[in-house]
Amino acid sequence: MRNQEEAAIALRPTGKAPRLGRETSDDRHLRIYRLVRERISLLHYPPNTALSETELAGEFGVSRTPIRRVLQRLHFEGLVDIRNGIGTIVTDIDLKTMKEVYDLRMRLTDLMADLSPRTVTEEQLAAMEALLARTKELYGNSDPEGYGRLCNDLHEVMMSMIGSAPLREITDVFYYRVARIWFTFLPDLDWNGVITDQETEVAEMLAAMKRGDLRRVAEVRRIYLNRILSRVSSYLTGGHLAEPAAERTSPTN
Amino acid sequence: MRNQEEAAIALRPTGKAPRLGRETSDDRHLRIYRLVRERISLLHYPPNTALSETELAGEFGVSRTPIRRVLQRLHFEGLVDIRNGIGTIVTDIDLKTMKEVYDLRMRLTDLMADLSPRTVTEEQLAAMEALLARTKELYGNSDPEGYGRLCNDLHEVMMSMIGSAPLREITDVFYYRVARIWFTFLPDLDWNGVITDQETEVAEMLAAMKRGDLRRVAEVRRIYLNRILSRVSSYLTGGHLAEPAAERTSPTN
DNA sequence: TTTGACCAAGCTGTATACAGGTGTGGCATA
DNA sequence: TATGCCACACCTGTATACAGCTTGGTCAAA
Repeated sequence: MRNQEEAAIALRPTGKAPRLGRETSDDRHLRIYRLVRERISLLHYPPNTALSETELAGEFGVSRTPIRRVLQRLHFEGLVDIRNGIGTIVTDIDLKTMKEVYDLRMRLTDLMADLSPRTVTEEQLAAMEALLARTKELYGNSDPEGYGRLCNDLHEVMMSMIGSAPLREITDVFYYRVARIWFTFLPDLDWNGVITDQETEVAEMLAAMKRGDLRRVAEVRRIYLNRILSRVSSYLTGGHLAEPAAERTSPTN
Repeated sequence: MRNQEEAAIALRPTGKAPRLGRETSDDRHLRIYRLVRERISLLHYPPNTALSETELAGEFGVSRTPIRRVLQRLHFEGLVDIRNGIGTIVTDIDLKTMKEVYDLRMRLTDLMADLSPRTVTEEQLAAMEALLARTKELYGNSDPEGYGRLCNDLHEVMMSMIGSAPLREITDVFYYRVARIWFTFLPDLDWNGVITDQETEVAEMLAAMKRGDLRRVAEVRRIYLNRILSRVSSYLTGGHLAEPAAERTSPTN
């Protein structure tokens, strides 16, 4: 739950550094962790999928030990549920939990502009422009994965504008905990409508960023989160089957 | 990072449940995790202390494997820093980070009353009365550990009033990340003054709880957090040595 | 005396064998 | 055919041997 590896790498003792090009244990952990998390978020591993430690170990050419470290971290962050004798199962989120997380995410978004805000950089503007272009390319054929990657990358840009490290941490955790659930509903919704919304949101955020108006950026983001929550809620309560049941046996407290 | 074990235990398949009285793997993990976390928070393991996996394994009568799971969780939550070849070191927090965490905690406190608030129960009132009584007993001799336990228990009561599970999660994590740093300063401050503050805060919270005014409870808590931050800041910038340096090599993102 | 290399002890990281839990499918039986 | 039992395959949990890293002390050489 931290976001400071870059710094840690930067100030690594220069004297007897790990052999150049050598991948640290932590680097490898981070690489595998991010990859598995991305697969979960992009629904390559949809909810209720059983992951096998042995299988992942084979794929990455390591033993079960480092894989277990990754899976336990994903468990702490609420993305998988580890059950003895059964397997490591990608969690599903019920509507109540999703509502709670989105409500909190909206509040956290408001804090973005308050807690040690950052000035918008040229890189961020360029990244946002690129995202806007990618959004426009999504009109037409349904492409849930492309949309998912877009959302993940937008999330990265948002994170880069958060000055407070602790706020950045939880913003990241809660994004990945529920974003994939939203993606689950994509096939049932009007594709071009979703993309239209997305383009509007990105465009308005970009405009606000150009003015350096972080408060407006946060506001747009909050409205966008709220719309997603409304869509999912009305879809589920609108006569469709019951929401996916989800309970997790879990660590913590 | 979840708070749902109780529920998980409650709905355990009744048919072939684990033998009565048998401690589950997760139960044991939770027990050791909480104990080590408490030791860190109460400064039994002060910042920069090196913990040994082997030693802890011996103490709890298990192998290194379950201990590593606990330590890695504490690492994800920012309480220890694991360094290859050196040991697992209790983190220290620099002033900037402490400020960031306290700022965020104050904001999160405000959300307590907004996000699915709970009604105050008799048990919570009774627990709070007990805390008030314990506070009054602290006048006189300096007793940092007693004060620490009091704060931890107060934190538990606050958590029990938070309806939103995700908000409860992060409230817990951030409390333990920085509370112990505050405790570090206790010996340098006016003891009875600290206790007086504490008694006032608890008494005002209790009064607000009796009125069912959660918003006021949150407000009092926020003021209390702010006072702590001010005290620490002024102490550090008021001519005392440099703040404890802290950098963490870390997992995440 | 100072400095340098080197060795030993202790730590975490990894791989792996084994133990224990869980569900499934086949087989014997009513 | 229907049913209940049981062996088996596969999973995670644990213990442990070993590898790699870091530090501190020791000893020889300048």
